[in-house]
Amino acid sequence: MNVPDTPTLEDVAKAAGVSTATISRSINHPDKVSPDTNERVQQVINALGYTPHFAGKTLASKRSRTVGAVIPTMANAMFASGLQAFQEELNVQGYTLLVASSGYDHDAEYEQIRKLIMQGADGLMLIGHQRTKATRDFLQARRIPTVLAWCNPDERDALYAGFDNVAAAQEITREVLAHGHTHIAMIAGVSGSNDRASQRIEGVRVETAKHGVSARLLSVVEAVYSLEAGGDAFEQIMRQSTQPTAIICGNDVLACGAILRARQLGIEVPGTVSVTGFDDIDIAQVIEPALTTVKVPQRAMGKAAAERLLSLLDDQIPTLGSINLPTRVILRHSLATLK
Amino acid sequence: MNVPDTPTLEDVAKAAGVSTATISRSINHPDKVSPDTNERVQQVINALGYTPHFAGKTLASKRSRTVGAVIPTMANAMFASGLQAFQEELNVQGYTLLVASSGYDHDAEYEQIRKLIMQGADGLMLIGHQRTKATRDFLQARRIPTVLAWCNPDERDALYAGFDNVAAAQEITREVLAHGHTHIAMIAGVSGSNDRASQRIEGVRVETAKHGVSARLLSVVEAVYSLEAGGDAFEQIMRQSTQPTAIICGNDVLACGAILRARQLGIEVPGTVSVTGFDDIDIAQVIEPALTTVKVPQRAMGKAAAERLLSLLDDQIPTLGSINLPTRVILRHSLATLK
DNA sequence: TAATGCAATGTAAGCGCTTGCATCTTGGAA
DNA sequence: TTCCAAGATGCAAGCGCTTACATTGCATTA
Repeated sequence: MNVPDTPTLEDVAKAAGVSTATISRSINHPDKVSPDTNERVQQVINALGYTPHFAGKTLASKRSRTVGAVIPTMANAMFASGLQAFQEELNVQGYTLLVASSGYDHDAEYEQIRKLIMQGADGLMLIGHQRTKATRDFLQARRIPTVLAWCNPDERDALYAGFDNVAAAQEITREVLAHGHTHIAMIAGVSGSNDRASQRIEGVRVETAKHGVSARLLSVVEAVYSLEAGGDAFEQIMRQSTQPTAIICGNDVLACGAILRARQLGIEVPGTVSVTGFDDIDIAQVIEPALTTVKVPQRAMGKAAAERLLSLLDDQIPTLGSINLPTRVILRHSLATLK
Repeated sequence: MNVPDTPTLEDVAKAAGVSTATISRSINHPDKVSPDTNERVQQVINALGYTPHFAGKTLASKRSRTVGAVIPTMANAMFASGLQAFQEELNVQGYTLLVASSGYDHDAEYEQIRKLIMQGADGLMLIGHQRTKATRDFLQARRIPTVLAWCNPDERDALYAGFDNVAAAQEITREVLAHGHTHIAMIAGVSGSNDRASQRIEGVRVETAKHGVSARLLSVVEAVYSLEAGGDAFEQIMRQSTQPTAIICGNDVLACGAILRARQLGIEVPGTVSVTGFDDIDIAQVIEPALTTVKVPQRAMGKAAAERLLSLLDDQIPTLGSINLPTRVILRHSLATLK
């Protein structure tokens, strides 16, 4: 009773000598309230340290000004700066971001999505386009405004801000081929539950095939995104009877794991075998030799995704369409020219 | 009107032929409802795809089963796995995590905290113990259950799950001294708004001073946590008239930045100058030479923080006290013995 | 001067849920 | 058979806020 309870709208109203409606308006639509009232309300709010109660607000307005994002993992830097940019853009517009992670598990993703929606998220940002039917049905039945990132799905109705994983993988493959490599292997992410991983595999496949009989994709080994797993995959590849002169990796962490293991095994990179990465996170410049990799426009993608989602939320019909951001091969030292 | 609107408790009640109270009880206190009713309710819920409305629930129960975390940055892996562990533990207990980042800005932190609280967070996890008076007052006035991590404040009343940054810095310094280095420099995080950074500086100071006149801490250069800034700091240090034989860095990213720059400058690490890091994130094993650094028990800390916060939330009086987790120096190759 | 319009504010009905209390069953115990 | 306790359920009052609609008080216009 006597505890300095958190003040409510009513407390403010009483203290300011007006109705709660006026306070609410003063906060949300100041132009609908006379200047002096506005000022008085401001003072009382400050004096009382009033903060609007989110649940009440959400319940009454049916809008939470909150958006959710479900990313596969927080554990590496892969999504970090994209997410950061996404959040920054949202903040500018007065939206709040809720982040959850799925661990590359589609069922977990569904759970997280439901949680976010039930938390009142007005919209969602999701990574990739592959998900369970239950998830798709849920999203559709509830008509949840959604933007996809890190991908460029071909579904007509999906709104996305991403890049073409297949094309990007083709591009780096082209680069590898141009360096004279014909015996190629790939260390990919686990393609089963990760469309980016499988598209990158496809890109490598397509491009090597295009090159004609001279080039061969010897093997594709899948591994979870860790240094350890990348190293194991590397070892597995190097134990095969026909060894590649270049290994294309679906991710920088995998590539670094491979290079690290090569070092332990006394195999020279890129002397004996070249290695390329994907993503261009910090680790790519740190590794020795520095990684030739594909730069993913993380920040631009995060920003673009936010802009699109917000336009969807505000205008119902998005004024901004889907966008494919350009990727770029960054040449460093882990890819050698084959003599 | 005809739109398949998201179903409410009332819809479920109607369909199941009972009152909303029963549904609510069936969901939250199944033991208070007869088994057959429970089952019928379950079926209806599944059939309708009902999800409880979070705002309504929060408003009515005054508990959101949500906790917030404000971390300085998402941009590097420093907090990632600790946060992940924190979230996992929360999920087990049916809590949801909301994450926000402050960019190492105390005012931004205050804003984010307010947002989280207004979002209905029942409790908070915060990094470090240094914050503005406004923040402290807010937290105290609202009596917000809070657990601190990555630090071990000496305030009597603060609940924390962290480690002793000073002691950890002393330990790595001792290691450096034991390797025969007497001319030492430090590249630290920006200490102004980051208590972990300043405590690590203090640890290095204290330990070198302890060593007597033979050892000297030549300089401490502060830098934001990026490869670039670490490199710049390195250059600045190496330009000074008296050069150190070892540089202790307050963070792995800084250390890697230094090593990278050394490479560009043709300075040998650890031949000419040794470099140590702090945190032991992925990048530390990837860099060549692999980084001698301080392992921070991220996952254990995240889990411990969650346990403590939850006990605080459930029992009012925490059954679990603050805890100091042990850190450990990991010897790799970036620290050489001085002949 | 009376009618009119508009700006400022108040009134009160919910938003979807929880929960204290009241009501109704039902299976013993007396 | 009667009575009571305990279990199962319903009723209805909010939780803190927004907003459609009603009201009030002026300034404006003919």
